[in-house]
Amino acid sequence: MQDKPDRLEAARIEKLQRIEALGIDPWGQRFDNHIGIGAAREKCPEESGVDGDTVRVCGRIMLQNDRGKLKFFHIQDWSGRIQLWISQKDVDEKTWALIDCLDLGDQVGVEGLVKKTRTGEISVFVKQLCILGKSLATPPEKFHGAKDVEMLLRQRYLDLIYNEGVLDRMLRRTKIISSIRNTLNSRGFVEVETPVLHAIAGGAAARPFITHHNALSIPLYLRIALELHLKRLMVGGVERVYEIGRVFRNEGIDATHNPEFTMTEIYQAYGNYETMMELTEAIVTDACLVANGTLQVQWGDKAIDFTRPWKRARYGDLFKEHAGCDMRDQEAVAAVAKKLHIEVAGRDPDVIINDVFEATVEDALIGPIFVTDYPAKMCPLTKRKWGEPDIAERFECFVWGMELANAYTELNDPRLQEELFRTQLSGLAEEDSMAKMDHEFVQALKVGMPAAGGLGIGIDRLIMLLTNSRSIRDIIYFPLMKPEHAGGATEAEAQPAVE
RNA sequence: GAGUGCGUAGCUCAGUCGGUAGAGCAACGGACUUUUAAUCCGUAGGUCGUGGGUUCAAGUCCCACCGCACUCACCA
Repeated sequence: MQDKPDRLEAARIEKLQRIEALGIDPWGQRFDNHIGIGAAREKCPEESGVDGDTVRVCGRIMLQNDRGKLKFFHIQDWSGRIQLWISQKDVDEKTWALIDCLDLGDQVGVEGLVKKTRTGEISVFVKQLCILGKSLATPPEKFHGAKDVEMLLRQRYLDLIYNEGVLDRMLRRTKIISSIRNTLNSRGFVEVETPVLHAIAGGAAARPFITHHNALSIPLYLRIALELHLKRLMVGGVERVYEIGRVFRNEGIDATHNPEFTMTEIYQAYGNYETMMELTEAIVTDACLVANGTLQVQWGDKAIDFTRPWKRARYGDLFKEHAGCDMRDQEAVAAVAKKLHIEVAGRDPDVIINDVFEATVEDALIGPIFVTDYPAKMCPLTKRKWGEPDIAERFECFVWGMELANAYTELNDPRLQEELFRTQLSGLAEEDSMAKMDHEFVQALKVGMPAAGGLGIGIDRLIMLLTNSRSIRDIIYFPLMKPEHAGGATEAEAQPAVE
């Protein structure tokens, strides 16, 4: 059902009909042999009034300035903006009539000489013009633009059109992701796709989204991690494997969390977590150079230097430095925890250590820094250090308190894996635990997975760091928004009765 | 989930102590062949987020709800 057109839309529909009456398709036809506006600008002679090349360009009308028999338009494509100079004496009668029907926001294609006006503005002196798409919606105010955050997120296309830098930032996102692929592909990794719908949402500690398969009549979960399927592929002999894909976590939304986000997980047979440190440095520095051309970048009012090698520090040493006690000294840790108002009673010592670490250490990590060798009980998918069963061969990489990467020497002992899946730490809710029994995964490990290193990188956070974006919403085209009006799937549809 | 703030024309925003809803841009009609957010003359355009309440009178005060933002909580 269409809404009743408002008065502004009605005016545009009236022009649309006038264009049709001229025998012209207001929605446009193909427009061949055009060049980008950025490229057209480069063809303009330095000196005003000197003819340059004939160019064909197309784009959206952003500004118009009607001087009667002379009209100026500014059009924009994704490479830039250029002024059109349209004199009645330069175009035929039908074109002039068409030009009278143009509105801000319409798409046009033009051909003409590129040269500077008397005032030095690079312009296309139009000889031919055609319409390539009518716009029925009134654009935002020409000077102040569109500012309403809610409108810009719900109608991201307006943000992309009218706010400078938004499209450029999103295109840098694409470049960063292709850089990651290039780095991995050049090292012999293969990209795969694994299921999004999981019978058991494992591989991370997060609450899943629940859905339902009608024909099978079973509940399914949207994946919260890529880990367990990629490791099955390691068992199958896919020695260097990665996936870049969407994962879903049913948690709160804020400047660094969107319910669906992109991550990559990478596994390398016969490597370990130190192999993954080198790989992390390579992926991030390659991407940083592609996005910024330098390894020194701004992060708000702070600076980040990604020059290799990055610092490394053991978890236990950082704990001692910032929390002020040895993490193996349970009484001392409990005392520090109490001071920080962290619950102690009935909770596993490693859970308390983890809370104290997050409260005292993480925000102090400027980075980039690899924090290594975690308390083992928090890491049910990680290999223990040989001869040190309380320490897991894991690192997390931090930059300005933000977790950028997480990697393990992968646990490939099926019997230990099965035991760890069974072990729920006291003080940790089941949904907050990584330990979820997955017999099929344990069966895969029994077949034999090679010793291996595995690495996970939150792509959105990496892009935030590399594009100096303080909000995850700035680098996701369509972040989740609550529907403005009731609609979409009903609760009954979303969670059908399961017998 | 809690607290604070915001929601007025298509857009950007005013709206005083509760007293007839305003401006600029955009639109429509007119003038204009070197404008740069052109300028000038004229016209039209409103469910003040939604629903209640108080009041002679509500954009304004009160209550509930919806959406957004920020802070906090949650977020291996």
